[in-house]
Amino acid sequence: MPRSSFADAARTRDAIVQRAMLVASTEGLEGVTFGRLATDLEMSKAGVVGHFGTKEALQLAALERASEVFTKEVWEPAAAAAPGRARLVAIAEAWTSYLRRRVFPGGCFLTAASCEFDDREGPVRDAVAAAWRRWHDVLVREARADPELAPRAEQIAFDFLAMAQGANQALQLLGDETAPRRALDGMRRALG
Amino acid sequence: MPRSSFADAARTRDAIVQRAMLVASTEGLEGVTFGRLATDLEMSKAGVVGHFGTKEALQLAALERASEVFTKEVWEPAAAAAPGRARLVAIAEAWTSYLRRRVFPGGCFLTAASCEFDDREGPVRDAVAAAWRRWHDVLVREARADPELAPRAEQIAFDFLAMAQGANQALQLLGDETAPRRALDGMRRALG
DNA sequence: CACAATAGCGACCGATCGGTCGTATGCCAA
DNA sequence: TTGGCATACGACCGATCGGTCGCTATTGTG
Repeated sequence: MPRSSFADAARTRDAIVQRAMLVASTEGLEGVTFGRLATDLEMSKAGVVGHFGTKEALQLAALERASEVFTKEVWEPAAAAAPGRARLVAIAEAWTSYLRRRVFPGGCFLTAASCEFDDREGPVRDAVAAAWRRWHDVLVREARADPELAPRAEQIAFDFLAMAQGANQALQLLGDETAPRRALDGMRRALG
Repeated sequence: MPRSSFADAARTRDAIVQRAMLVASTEGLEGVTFGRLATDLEMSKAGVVGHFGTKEALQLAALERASEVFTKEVWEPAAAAAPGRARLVAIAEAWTSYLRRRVFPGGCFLTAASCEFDDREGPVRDAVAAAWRRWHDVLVREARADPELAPRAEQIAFDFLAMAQGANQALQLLGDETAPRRALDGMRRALG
């Protein structure tokens, strides 16, 4: 180990994943290449490869990291609210705030990954679908926890997901800064 | 010209654009390569390149073709309806039908292109943004044509775009066949 | 019938891709 | 102190990328 000390291996891996996540957010998961990351992090390509073995493993690691960021930014702030309507309102606020603040430079990582992999096959696609499915199920569960919302739980979950995607696109592609506000309004309207 | 007759040049070009559009729908616009198209169409790579010169020109041609398909599938069926609310309802029906029928094998071409290029620069990104902007403006114009909807025109356009994207993702990534129905309901609800 | 214009071809270019290999270096345990 | 293990390295592999070049074969026109 020429440069870093032994215990820093995990830190190196961490830096690679972090960088891969940022690159993927703007260039797509397929745009994450060993050579690119090696250049960015000023290390050899083989050194990067060594930590993951395959590009797919690296993509999965970046995806998992992005999921953690999303959870921290959107779920955790809302978890303090009471289950049901209150929590859904909190989620709507945290979610649109997360979009407005552009936590990922290239827009919502999971939305981009979804578009990129939605018509392929393999572990990455499965992981992306699983992440969305989990989040969808959280929304449905919260709606079902509220007797008034329960009958419309599926539609509410759909509306929330749609509004977030609409806001993401309006922001990223058209630079429409009013989009998070409209999405928040739309989510509130979905709750009735 | 060894294989085709002189007047068939336009036909050859047409076939390339058609194929590029289909490939881009599932693999993304960046996944359209000269070599791939040459293999698919059983011609030489140089023969494909000759019609466009650069990959970017080919991407723009595929994008333009996809816009024509979208217009034909969503706008034209609705154009017969009276301006305002009636036409927006017709658009909602044609649009969700277009999604349900999976006109593009990889889901809505323009949605995929938007995700792929929303944080880049250059003519392709500009063309994608322009296509979305045009469609957005059509929706706003129709809403404004109806005195009852006019005050909410911008929000209605946002909701329509969001619902379509939500349905596209639910269909493509999660295989949720109920999504077009939910999107149609959501669009109708947006009209109040 | 000659001739310019054009469509398509095969060969080739440098760059980059994902990934492998052997090797040098540094840490820790025996 | 020595030996094993893990980290990172440089060099290299075949494949593919976007794109160029010179050539042939065919066409419509003079």
